[in-house]
Amino acid sequence: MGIKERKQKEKALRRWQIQEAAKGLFIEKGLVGTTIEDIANKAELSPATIYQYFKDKDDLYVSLNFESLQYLLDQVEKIYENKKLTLEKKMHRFKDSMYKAFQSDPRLFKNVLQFQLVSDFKSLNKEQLSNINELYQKILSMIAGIYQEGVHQGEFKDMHAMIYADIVFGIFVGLMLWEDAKKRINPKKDFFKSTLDKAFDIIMQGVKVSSSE
Amino acid sequence: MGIKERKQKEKALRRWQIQEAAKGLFIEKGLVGTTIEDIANKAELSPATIYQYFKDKDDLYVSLNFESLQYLLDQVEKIYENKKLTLEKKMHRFKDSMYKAFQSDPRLFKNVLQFQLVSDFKSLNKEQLSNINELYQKILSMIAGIYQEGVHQGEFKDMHAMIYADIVFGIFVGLMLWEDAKKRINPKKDFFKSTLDKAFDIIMQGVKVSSSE
Amino acid sequence: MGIKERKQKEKALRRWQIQEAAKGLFIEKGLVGTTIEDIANKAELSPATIYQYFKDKDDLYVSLNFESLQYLLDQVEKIYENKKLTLEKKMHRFKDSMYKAFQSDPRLFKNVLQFQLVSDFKSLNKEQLSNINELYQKILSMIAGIYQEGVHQGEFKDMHAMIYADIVFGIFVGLMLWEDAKKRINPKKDFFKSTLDKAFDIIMQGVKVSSSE
Amino acid sequence: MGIKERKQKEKALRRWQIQEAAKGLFIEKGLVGTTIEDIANKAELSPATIYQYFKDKDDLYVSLNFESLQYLLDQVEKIYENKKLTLEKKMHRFKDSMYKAFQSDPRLFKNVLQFQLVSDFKSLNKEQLSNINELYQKILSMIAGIYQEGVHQGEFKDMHAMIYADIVFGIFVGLMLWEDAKKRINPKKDFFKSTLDKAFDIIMQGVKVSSSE
DNA sequence: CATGAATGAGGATTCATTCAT
DNA sequence: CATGAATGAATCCTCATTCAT
Repeated sequence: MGIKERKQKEKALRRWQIQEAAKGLFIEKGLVGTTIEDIANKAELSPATIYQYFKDKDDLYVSLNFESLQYLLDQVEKIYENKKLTLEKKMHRFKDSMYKAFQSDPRLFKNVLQFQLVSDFKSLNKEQLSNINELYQKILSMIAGIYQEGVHQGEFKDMHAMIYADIVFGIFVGLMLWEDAKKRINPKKDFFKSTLDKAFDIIMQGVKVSSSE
Repeated sequence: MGIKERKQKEKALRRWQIQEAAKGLFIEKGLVGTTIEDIANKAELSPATIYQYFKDKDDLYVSLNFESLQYLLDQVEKIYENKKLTLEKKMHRFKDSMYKAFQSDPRLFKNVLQFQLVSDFKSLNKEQLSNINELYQKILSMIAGIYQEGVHQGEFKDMHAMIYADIVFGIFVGLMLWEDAKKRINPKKDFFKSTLDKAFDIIMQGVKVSSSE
Repeated sequence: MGIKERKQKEKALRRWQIQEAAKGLFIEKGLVGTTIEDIANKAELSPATIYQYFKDKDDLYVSLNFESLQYLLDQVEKIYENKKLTLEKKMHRFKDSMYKAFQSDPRLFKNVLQFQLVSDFKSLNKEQLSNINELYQKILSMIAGIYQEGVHQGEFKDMHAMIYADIVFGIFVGLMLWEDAKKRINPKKDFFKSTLDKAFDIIMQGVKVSSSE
Repeated sequence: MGIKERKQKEKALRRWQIQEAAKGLFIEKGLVGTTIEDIANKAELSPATIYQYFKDKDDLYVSLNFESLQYLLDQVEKIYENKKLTLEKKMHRFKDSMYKAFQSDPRLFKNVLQFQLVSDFKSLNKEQLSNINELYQKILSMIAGIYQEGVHQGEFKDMHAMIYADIVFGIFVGLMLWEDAKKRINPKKDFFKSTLDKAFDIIMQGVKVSSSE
């Protein structure tokens, strides 16, 4: 079935090609600001073709989110299950993964914050929404899991792990978006990562059981 | 001129009436998702009337941002200049002001993050944009000022105050938006404020010079 | 009745003030391109006030035409009835009157040519239209009358006088508008009058019974 | 590629179909008085379709002017270069071409006179405007050229040829528009052409070097 | 009488989406 | 499968006009 396979691959390729084009445009101009024609132009296809790969614009949009998030989840899972890492190291890695994911698709976190996911869609596919939420839950659970373990081991202060996860997630997302926003105004680059790292240190300090205690 | 005055007031009232209607809709459905007709309906006016008070939709949108931000700035200024408060107390108050501002207009912080400010506008009034950015700068400066003083007094760890300000601002914004996002999915209320407070404690812990040191 | 009189005068003044403002704008931007607000601004009145002097925009527009045309007719009448002038002299004077009328209101001749009179009006007042047409008829009749007389006296070649009137009128109007159009492109001034005079000479040459014959 | 060609032709046809519909309406109701919907209805297309062939209403409008004018220019060029014709014959032919052009599109000459070209457009494409002016210049130059030659050959009286061209052009346009205007009021047809011819004779008489001289 | 304010009635565009080829 | 072409459905915005004060 060489031919069938190739066809399959070509089809997947096209799909990906569209997603890549769309991703950049959505980041730059938002869901509503990006037209199907824009995407088609960038992907060097005709608008009509896009509809062979995605039900409609929303579908395309969500697919991006979903796949980015899936990728992030995969990373976080690896970190979570890595037995060789200390808990603090894991948190470090987690932070870096978030950062990478953000770099590759800032839209991801904007959508996390539901700016568009809930409101801008004509008819958001309930199922897809719940799929996405599930992914978030998993990520949060893993952060919580790491923290919980830290508490057990006396490394981290006692606190409801789920709250900690929320805090960490919210903080990271906020910092990333805020730095991104500043970058747009004043596009000197990458004073960013250090800010995130600094913030991470502060949090770790605030969370770790101090050795003297 | 009692009559003139009353007219003035009525006009201001109408303006405010439109802004109130618009605020809710913008929060709920975003800039592009909200039509002038929606706003007019909610304000119980005709669409044409809105154009007597605001040049166009963008103008109305920005006016909201501007006025909310101005209000926040006023609050922060009062805190900043209050001689009776300890530095930590000031940070506390600042956090609470942010929270209140957020409650009255969550859109404010979404826009802070430039999601729409930059990309969704047809023709963003350069001047207004720079006015808004100026307000942010002022707020950040004041946070930095508080921190700086804390460093001088040996209360806070030494760190570039402006970085601290960024971290604090980004963290708060991120937490608020993230809690807000969760609330939409699962609308149990107000586990929120405690998360923010918790996070604040962690940061303070991470930032204060520990008494033992 | 001094008061009543003054009131009357003031009212006439206001009316004229509006017409003056409107004339300039109509010339510059056309009927549809000129807004009532434009006119009100220029006349330093409020839009609503204009409706106290004119039924609607069309009415104001037509009033201008009518009054300009009336003025032209008065001039032409004087020429026509002046016993002291030779026929050629009369034609000369007629040409000059047309030119003056054009200078004071180019719109007049554009409207003569029905560009807007017929088509752009929402609901052209039949009566007013016929009034205006009557004025044109009178002007044409007088031109024809002059020519007729010239034929009788053996000065002008024999030709249906009404056709001659049409020709003369059309020619003058055409020349004036064409020169005006060129002026807009290349606003060197007033090479115009000489062109009109030249053309007039040519026509006279073509029309006079040559002395040798 | 027979198919490609047919597509091409169909597309050109549609374009032409829109132009035809628009032409009639513009003539009848003017640029501003004609709505895209009017045009669409008459062309039996949807408004949106029109925007696939023309950038906007102005673009459509100008395209008509341009193409009519181009056609007229072609005719005039042929006359100008025809070696077999006497100069007077050439002027005759020129007059007839103008007449034909006018019959097929009276709007053409209204626009010549810049009534709308300058004032009614939202944002007139500078380039297109200058293209159109260039066409006029060419036509005028050719009339001037014919006259000049006539002067050289002693057939026409000495006069600045460019002034003559202006006069002739202005006269023709004026006559045509004036007759057209009268036709609208009193729609007996075609006393027109004879008026134009008569006028032409007068001018020729006024311009030719009389044999007796 | 003058006017500030409100609005109904339109009109130009845009764009996601469908469909025949 | 890819696409050129067509379009329905929106939406912003303008402006003549009215009316209460």
